[in-house]
Amino acid sequence: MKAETDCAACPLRKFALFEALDENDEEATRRFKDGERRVDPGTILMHEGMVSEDFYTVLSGMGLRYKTTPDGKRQVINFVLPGDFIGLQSGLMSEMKHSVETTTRMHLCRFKRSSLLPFMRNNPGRAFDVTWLSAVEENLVAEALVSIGQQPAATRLAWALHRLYTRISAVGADLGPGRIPLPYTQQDMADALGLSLVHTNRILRLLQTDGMISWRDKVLTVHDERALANRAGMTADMQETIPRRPLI
Amino acid sequence: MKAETDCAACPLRKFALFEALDENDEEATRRFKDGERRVDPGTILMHEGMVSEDFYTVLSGMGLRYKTTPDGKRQVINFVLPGDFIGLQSGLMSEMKHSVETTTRMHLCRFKRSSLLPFMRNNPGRAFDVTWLSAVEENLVAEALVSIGQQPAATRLAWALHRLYTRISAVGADLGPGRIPLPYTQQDMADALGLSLVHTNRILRLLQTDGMISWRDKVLTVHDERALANRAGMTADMQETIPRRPLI
DNA sequence: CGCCTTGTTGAGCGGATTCAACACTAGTGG
DNA sequence: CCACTAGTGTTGAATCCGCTCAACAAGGCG
Repeated sequence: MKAETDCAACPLRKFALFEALDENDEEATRRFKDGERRVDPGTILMHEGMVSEDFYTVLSGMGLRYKTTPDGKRQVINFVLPGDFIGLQSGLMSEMKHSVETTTRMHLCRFKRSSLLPFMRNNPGRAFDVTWLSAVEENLVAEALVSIGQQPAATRLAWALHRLYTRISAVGADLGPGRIPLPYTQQDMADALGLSLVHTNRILRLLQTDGMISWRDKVLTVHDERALANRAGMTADMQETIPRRPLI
Repeated sequence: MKAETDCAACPLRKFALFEALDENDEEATRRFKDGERRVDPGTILMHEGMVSEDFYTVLSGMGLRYKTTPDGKRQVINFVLPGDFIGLQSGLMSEMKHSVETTTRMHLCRFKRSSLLPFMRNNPGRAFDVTWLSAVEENLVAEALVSIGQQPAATRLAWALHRLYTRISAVGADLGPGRIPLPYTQQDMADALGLSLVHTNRILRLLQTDGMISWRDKVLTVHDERALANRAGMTADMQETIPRRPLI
């Protein structure tokens, strides 16, 4: 029933964000692919401490990557967007060190854990790309660390929204000028920023009354990107386009 | 004058922390190696925004990996210890996204940026290991994010000290029961934990008067590891030994 | 219709910050 | 040789940002 997507016609490949792929690598990736999977919102794709037999590339949909503490708190590590490679840890280390949960319906490209090593062994270029992705991801987490560690609440929130705006825009899910889907709750944002829900709400309200943004019904509208970037403590040279990265 | 270290006699290899290496991989790594380098404390090995022609594995010595914000603040991303692979970003992405600075004299194993791709291409097993290291590093940063985002100051500090204690112990630099070198300043710790210097000092003092630790003259003594782990909000199952990881 | 999730707002508290001053050490140059 | 400076560690006082507690509105769903 559900048609499998051919890699050659991969809906993500068309975005300028992703590096081009030569025929050999594309063919190898096609063989690496084990199938597809479609899941509902709220599905836990990976669970902290568990071993996952599969890992995925997100074709469409969004989610969250998070860790939990013994006392029940949750820290969102990053937002999961189309093109993201998730579950790499279970292929490398013994178990997942974080959980991954969807917040929308999600369409995934599935790979087998056991075939990662052969895949990387037989396709050095792709192995290089996997490492690259891993390094990109590490940098994203490090940037979040800087934001949370050094900035006050308003700056953090503006920064997070601005980054989501550019990241989501880059994978084409724009709904018109300055409008992007943002299928998260204020609690999700709070857990990502290390803030309480109440305070997140207040700051959010503040940014809205300032006219920079509005966020209703899971749609974020950025009315003044420059102002938002300023509020986020970004200098002009930081507002470049996101560098290209590989897609597995 | 300065004798080069043979990979076969690599001073790090003996630690249980690191995975064993077969002869082929060891030989390949030896050819990958471009030389060694010794630097003084306070040397900036990599600079945020710059392209580094080399990258390194730390043979001995310690340092810091950090990012700076436009308003002059600094966030320490991680502490650099022996066995760490530093500068991978410059080999993968266009430029370094963080700086690396030494806090002691450091002895480094040097690799050329241009030979990373061939190295990974010709040695799939080692390519896999590089990715593994990158994933381990990402997880360390993510754990710091959880700590900073969700825990109060005392818990953060206890957690950071406990982790440094186990990490540093694992690379053999112990100075007796519960004693390890900790060549950082309180300002370094503050920047790592997202706390002010003053508050870091107070909490530190608190942990010392509680008798858990003492930290003087760049030497940390952990008097009661269990108590420290408790203070860090760790449950019993989290206090396992650090999993093995590869060494490049 | 009642329940649950999500968003919103007020009030008061407290943890962490900033500002400030001072002790100690090592290094430097007159 | 010693005054001088810079870096590091220590402590007090006052302020404030963000938290907790609390209550309520609105929508979705069984």
